[in-house]
Amino acid sequence: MKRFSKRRQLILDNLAGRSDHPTAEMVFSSVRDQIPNISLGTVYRNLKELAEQGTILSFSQNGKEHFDGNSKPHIHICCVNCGRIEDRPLPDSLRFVNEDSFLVKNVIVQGICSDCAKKSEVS
Amino acid sequence: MKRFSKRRQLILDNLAGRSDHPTAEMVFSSVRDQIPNISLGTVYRNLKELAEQGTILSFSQNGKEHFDGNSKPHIHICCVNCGRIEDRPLPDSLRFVNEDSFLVKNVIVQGICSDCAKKSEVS
DNA sequence: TCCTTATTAATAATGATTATCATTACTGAT
DNA sequence: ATCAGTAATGATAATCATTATTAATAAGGA
Repeated sequence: MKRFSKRRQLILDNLAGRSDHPTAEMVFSSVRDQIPNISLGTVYRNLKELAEQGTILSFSQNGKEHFDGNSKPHIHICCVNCGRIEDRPLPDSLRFVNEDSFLVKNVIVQGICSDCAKKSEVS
Repeated sequence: MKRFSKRRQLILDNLAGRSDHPTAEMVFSSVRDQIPNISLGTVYRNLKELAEQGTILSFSQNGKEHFDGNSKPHIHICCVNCGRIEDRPLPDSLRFVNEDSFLVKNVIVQGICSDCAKKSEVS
């Protein structure tokens, strides 16, 4: 029978309490403050399980998996230059997926943020 | 000075001539038919370079980087269950990014395709 | 308490990607 | 055409993130 262990709860709480989109390593170093002997493998295992059951969202960016405690489908805006990730609401316009009967779980928009665009302008 | 080598051209042509969204390994095994002694590292290096300069698109799915010879911003629908990836046009509605002055390069929509949804229905 | 089984820590193993480096192949000038 | 400089390559080692293994521990239920 599935148990809800102390560490799984801690990991879930940690995700819920932050607005960035941490990697497993980031969650690990954070929960370590509360349970110093927690293992990195435990963090990976639980994050994977939580993502598979839909309790949290996950997506990979820059070769690393990022996690989001907010499992409600929404948009992740990711700057491929500076790596910044921000949330945006899911617009109705993405109902196009209904035509495909495609059940949307998560949307990732890759591009260049305004700050990086400014910096790369030729002067 | 930047050169446009025979292998880079071959890799680019290979991408242009296929509608799937191959990984580096897939491109490698394909271009090998034409240049048998081409190295996997060469494929990785060129794909990375082409993606960085915006000639092709790239996004990671299931822990692997996928490439798309069509660099025009569009949507990639990815079923997280079966791994199928399909193209869709980018709707005007994604102009929301203009409010952020965010320059969209690529959009990835993760979810469950209709086939997988049917299969997982409890009967 | 005892038994069964989920969970864990520690660590080894895997798999994808990147770096290294000696060699090869362009390109432009002499 | 020869030469010098340098980009690109093949082969392979190294790296990094993630997953698997395994023996030990902990949590429920009988």
